[in-house]
Amino acid sequence: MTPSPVSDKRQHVVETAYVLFKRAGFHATGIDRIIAEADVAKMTMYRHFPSKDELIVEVLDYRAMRFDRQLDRLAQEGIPPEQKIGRIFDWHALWFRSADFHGCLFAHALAEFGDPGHPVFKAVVRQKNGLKRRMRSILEEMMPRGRAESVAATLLMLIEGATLLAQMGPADAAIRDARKAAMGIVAASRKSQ
Amino acid sequence: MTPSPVSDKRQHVVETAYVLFKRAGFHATGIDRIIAEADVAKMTMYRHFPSKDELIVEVLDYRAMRFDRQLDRLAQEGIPPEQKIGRIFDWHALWFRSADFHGCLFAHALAEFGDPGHPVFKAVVRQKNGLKRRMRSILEEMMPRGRAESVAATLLMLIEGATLLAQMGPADAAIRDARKAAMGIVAASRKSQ
DNA sequence: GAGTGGTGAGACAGGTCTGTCTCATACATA
DNA sequence: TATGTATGAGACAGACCTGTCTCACCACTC
Repeated sequence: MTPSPVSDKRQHVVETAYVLFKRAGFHATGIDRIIAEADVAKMTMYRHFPSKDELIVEVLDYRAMRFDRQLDRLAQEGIPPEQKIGRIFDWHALWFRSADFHGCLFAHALAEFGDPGHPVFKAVVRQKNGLKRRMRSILEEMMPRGRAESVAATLLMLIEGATLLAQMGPADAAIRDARKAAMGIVAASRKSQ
Repeated sequence: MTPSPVSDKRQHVVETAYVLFKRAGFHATGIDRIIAEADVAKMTMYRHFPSKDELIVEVLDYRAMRFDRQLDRLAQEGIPPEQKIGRIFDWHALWFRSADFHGCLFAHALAEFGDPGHPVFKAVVRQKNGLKRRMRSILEEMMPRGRAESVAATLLMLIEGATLLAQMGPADAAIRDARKAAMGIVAASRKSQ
């Protein structure tokens, strides 16, 4: 019986690394800590990931993919666009309340890898642009493309700002204010179209 | 002749560390790099700062103080509150366009020091709360206190989000959208009062 | 000339980091 | 039994980290 090709251990390392990176940051989390927590040999890790940086990119892409799938399902639901946007804010409210919420891993990655040429930086840009693009698609159901682009960027800012504030203080107030502002902007943009 | 008490060297270390932390992050910037760039002896640095963490706090507090002074001057100007808020966004637009803009140092510090009990975390919370409080004061000139608190939080989110987006992509579009949204929210809150 | 006090230069300790390497083990298949 | 593959365990190299310590230097004073 094959213990499932290879991907078992590989995926386990990715998920363990995710938890550790989220809690302590990227530079502060050593390879030794990751393999100890994942309970794999160091060589097992390095056989799957040529370097720590590539592991970080893998972790980010993995999380981005999970969120993307949620957004894909949302896009196909038969509800009005306002409600779809509201749903995204609801998800964030839930996330902020979760047991070990430590802010946005992508924002943290940007803080530690500020070089635009670095693969980690590029992975962050991919994720944020992806979220913005999906929000824009939703908004295009109710306003022209140019307007939708601008509103999507504003909503993304509110989300990012709320995530940062939620990490520092009362998360409930943060997401409530952000949601209210977002809904106001969306409503105003629909009317003025 | 005393070469000016001691504080000359001390301040020089703080400013050098600021530039390096901003570019490469906190964990990735070593003490050796700081003293080499500042051209001081290692003992000179450790005589002024008992540890790297305390140097980081000092750097953050120094930047917070500079921004606070700007806000103090703004508060005393005889212009309408909307214009004061607009001025804060103008400052950010300038900042985003500056030569070595690398995002918000405080947000980056939060990413690397996520423990709420850590002195660096506390320094970040101080700065962000300070900015929010000052914006609330401005807004209280034109709306009730409770409303002002909520609007100030929303403006802070827009600013933080715009700063993050500006680090990733076109900074001009980011601050323009944020400013437009902020002014809309302020205007709506004044009317509905 | 002898002493004093502040400073720089850099060795050093003890730890941690990433990444490589060897060897043993377990298991499936031929 | 023989072989191939994925893994585990851990030593190891070489670099880097923070923080301490010694020593040389230099200006000034007595």
